[in-house]
Amino acid sequence: MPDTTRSTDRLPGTRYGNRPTMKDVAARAGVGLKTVSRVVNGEPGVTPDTERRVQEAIDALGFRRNDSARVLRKGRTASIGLVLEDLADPFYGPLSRAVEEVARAHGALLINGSSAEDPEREQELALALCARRVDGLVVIPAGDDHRYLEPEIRAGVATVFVDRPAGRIDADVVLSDNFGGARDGVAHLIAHGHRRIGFIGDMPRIHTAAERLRGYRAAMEDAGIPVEDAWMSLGQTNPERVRRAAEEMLAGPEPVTAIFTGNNRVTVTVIRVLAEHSRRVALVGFDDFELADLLQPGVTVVAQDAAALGRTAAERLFRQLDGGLVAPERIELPTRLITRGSGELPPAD
Amino acid sequence: MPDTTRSTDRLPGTRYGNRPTMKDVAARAGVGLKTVSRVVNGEPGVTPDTERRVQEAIDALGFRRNDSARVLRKGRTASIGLVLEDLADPFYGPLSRAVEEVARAHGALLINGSSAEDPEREQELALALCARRVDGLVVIPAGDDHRYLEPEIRAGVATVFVDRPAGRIDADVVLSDNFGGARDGVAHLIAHGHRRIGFIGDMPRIHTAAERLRGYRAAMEDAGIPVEDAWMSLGQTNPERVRRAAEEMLAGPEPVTAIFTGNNRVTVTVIRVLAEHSRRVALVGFDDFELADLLQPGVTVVAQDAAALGRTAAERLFRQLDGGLVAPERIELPTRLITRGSGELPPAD
DNA sequence: TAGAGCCTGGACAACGTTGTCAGCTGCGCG
DNA sequence: CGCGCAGCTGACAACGTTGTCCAGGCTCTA
Repeated sequence: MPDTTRSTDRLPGTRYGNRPTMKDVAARAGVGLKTVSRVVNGEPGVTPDTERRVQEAIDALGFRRNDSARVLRKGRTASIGLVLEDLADPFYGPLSRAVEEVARAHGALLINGSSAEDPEREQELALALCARRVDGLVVIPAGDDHRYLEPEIRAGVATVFVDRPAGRIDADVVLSDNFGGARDGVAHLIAHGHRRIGFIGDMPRIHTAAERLRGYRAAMEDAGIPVEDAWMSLGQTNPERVRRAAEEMLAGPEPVTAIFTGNNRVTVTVIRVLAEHSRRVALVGFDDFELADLLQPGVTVVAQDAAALGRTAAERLFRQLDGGLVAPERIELPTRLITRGSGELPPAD
Repeated sequence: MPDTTRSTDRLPGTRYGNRPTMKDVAARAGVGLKTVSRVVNGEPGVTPDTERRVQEAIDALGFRRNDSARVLRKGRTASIGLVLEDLADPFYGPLSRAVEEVARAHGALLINGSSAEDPEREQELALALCARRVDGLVVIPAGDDHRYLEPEIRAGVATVFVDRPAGRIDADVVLSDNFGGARDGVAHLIAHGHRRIGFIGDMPRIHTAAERLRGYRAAMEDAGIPVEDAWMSLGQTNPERVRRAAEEMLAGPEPVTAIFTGNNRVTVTVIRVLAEHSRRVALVGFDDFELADLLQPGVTVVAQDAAALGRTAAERLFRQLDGGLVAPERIELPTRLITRGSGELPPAD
């Protein structure tokens, strides 16, 4: 079999494609195995001269400690797992980054995976991470039954859920105030004179979607406005569906004069639909997004702080690992209404 | 010391906080260690009855295989590392996701980290990943000297660079056609009658920035337009600096009539500046971004395909791992000019 | 100068898994 | 009835590291 690896000088004491071990380093430096370990880990009790010899051998061989073996021995991996829905979604980028920063501050690496909103894949991923013995797990749930994590939690895997609560187990969870945020957003529209307000959101089996819907209903009820079925669209949020839903609400003899959208994907689609209409329709969206201020009009949104969600969750996770926590807790972060124009348009009937 | 772990029934044969091992499972099922291993790995040669007993013990104990030990034994981790600049940057989300999908298709997990454009942090991260014995590494370089990876590559870590070439080592690299894309974008502006065209880009020590600048110069030269220094801004791309640069280009007796921006962060800032000006200035930006079509006017861009970059790199990486590759290669992916209005505005002198 | 104590270094086991190999059982066939 | 074979099963070593513990040599003091 031809050797396809890039050829350089073959290293003494090591077979090709195999890495040098501490044993090799020890042999080359003429010291014992444990002495190498001490140097590599910066432990005390090695004379400068010995240390230098060991260091030279390390450099010469290109030795790098094998963390797998280390983990096996020490029990902790200094890595945490993040299971999220889709890394490509602009909402999760900052969240993931925030988790990473906290992990880094604790000397840990981040392993992450996308569940693609598929409960089975979520489970598969989470358990794969557990098999790798991550110290902790941050999960953005796709499914609604997380009992599969019970043995892991019992075995000491710190676990925090983010964005949506865990299903059927008692665990830490960090959420946005979806209900309050939606209620405020809809109340904002009502305050600007709207009564026929549409709501386009995700399937109510998703916790955040259900909460935002509840906020919409609460605001309407507070204002004494009976909600008509035709004003609500709850389901898949692919562009075609959302587009149809928006167009239906805007058609007919009594069209809605404002729309509240349940997440940023929906918001963007609705903006596209509204851009095609001549009549001015007010809009408030849940989730902020880049360039919302540059559109005409600027888009009023209920913003949640993705980075804060991630940071809070990760910090809580490391507090679990430090042994400082007892009972699982539910932490709710406030949302912020950002007015930019689209939510302040008056009703145009 | 109080036990702060959530309390459930203590498992027989395992200490609290310690996980059951195959040995524990074997003891409980009344079989040998190796038999458990066989069941866990789906190896043949186990009677259905034995398998059932083992499976029951596994479920009862909540056993999960320790992949660290497995890796130690087998040599491969089935995980790859991704070092990028910033996970929160919308350009890297899709790229990362694409790498993840390919990894998933090969049964591997993705570990990633952000270098924050800091060469030292890039190295620290990459080497930490190597210590964990990732099978391969996808690197978006922050630094320009990657000789520190030589021992790793020699030891068999598959390595692919993305978006920017590796520094001082010979390795696979997947790039966008930054030069060609920029040249086409600027030529597009020239074709619409512009001659005084500004260029705002990143520091030329960044490869992509240098290439795009080269594209700008080439297009200008092709058209026989001498470039004036006042038309170019090459440096940090924080909003304040970019804003100042744009405003300087637009002031004076002979202002630029069009601007070519070197990346999407710059583009967005320039859009904000232009929105404050009454005079219509043409704009073409490198990198596409969401909602570019909804602005007034729509923003003409040179789009690169982040997902394709990630996918191509990851596939190349796994081909290395499968042993099918010999010489490092440089792969360049085409860019695409997307016209939306801003790049087709005529000069307004 | 001898003894005590400290400092350095190394031998060895253990972490949890998998590969090797040998033993055991039961069955079929001569 | 005995032998061979196949199919299961388990004992054992090894992967590369770290923790424990002990040995040997040095220094310091009485």
